[in-house]
Amino acid sequence: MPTPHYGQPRYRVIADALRERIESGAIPPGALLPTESALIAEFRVSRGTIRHAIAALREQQLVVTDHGRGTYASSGRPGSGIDEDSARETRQRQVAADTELAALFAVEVGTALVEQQRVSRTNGTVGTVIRTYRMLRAKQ
Amino acid sequence: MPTPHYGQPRYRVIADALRERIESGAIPPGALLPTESALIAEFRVSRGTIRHAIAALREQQLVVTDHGRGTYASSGRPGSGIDEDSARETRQRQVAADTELAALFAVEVGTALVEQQRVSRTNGTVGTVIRTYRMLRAKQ
DNA sequence: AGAAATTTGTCCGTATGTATC
DNA sequence: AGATACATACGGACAAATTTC
Repeated sequence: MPTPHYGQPRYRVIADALRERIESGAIPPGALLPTESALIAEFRVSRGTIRHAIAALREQQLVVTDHGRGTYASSGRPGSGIDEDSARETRQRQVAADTELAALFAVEVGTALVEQQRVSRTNGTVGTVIRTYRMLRAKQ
Repeated sequence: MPTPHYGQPRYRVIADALRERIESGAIPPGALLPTESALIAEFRVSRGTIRHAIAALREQQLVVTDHGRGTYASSGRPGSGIDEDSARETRQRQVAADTELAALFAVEVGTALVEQQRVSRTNGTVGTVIRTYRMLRAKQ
């Protein structure tokens, strides 16, 4: 099979499926995810794609992987039981330029800019929020 | 060639080398990193290893990658004051938390946060504006 | 204690798709 | 349209940590 990644790439589809199992409780916190081999068989993709999907979950700190052991669903927090719906780690949206951004980019106030927001947590608590602003890509 | 990854894996060695260039100012904020092809030639490793290294930097939010364009250095960090022109573009101030920031940091709306703003220019024109928010007391 | 099996980690090479220049 | 550059996906091979026998 060639590699036409129409729509969503497969690793992301797989990552979403696994995230769904974790968030629905099908794979409770602390439990092992299926092994890479099992996921390869289930989704019929190569190992690299499975590892890519798991890496994406790891980036979102939804799982933890131990060499030689396996990948565990992240253990929420012992005792707390309920976890707020955690904000997305990264998000992208369009915002209107405030006066300062407008001055920097040399555009009118209110011009649409792309804002990318990244949240980094340390031990579950938010450490920093980074917002990056760019111009919309205009053809050059 | 087998794959003896004695000591540090190569992708991490490469990631460290690139991080060093960024933090030293050799690759200033906003500048493009060498292309994957160039890095392949320089370090004499496969493309996958280069991409692994860059993915590690991306995880640390030290770089940002644009499809078809390249990978940009995102933000150096203080300590190596080589970029004087970009230093003037850096500003720090206190701001009141908006509703979203307040939710992320789990504080009251209006709580004072530290906002650090960095402006990256490419050929004189503003490329990106990065605003980083932190709690006041938190050390990082 | 030791060997084998299991499981994740690293690395390579190739091919093709998609976005940008 | 062509060249360049990053993205996705496959397959194979060997290394390292853990568990099992």
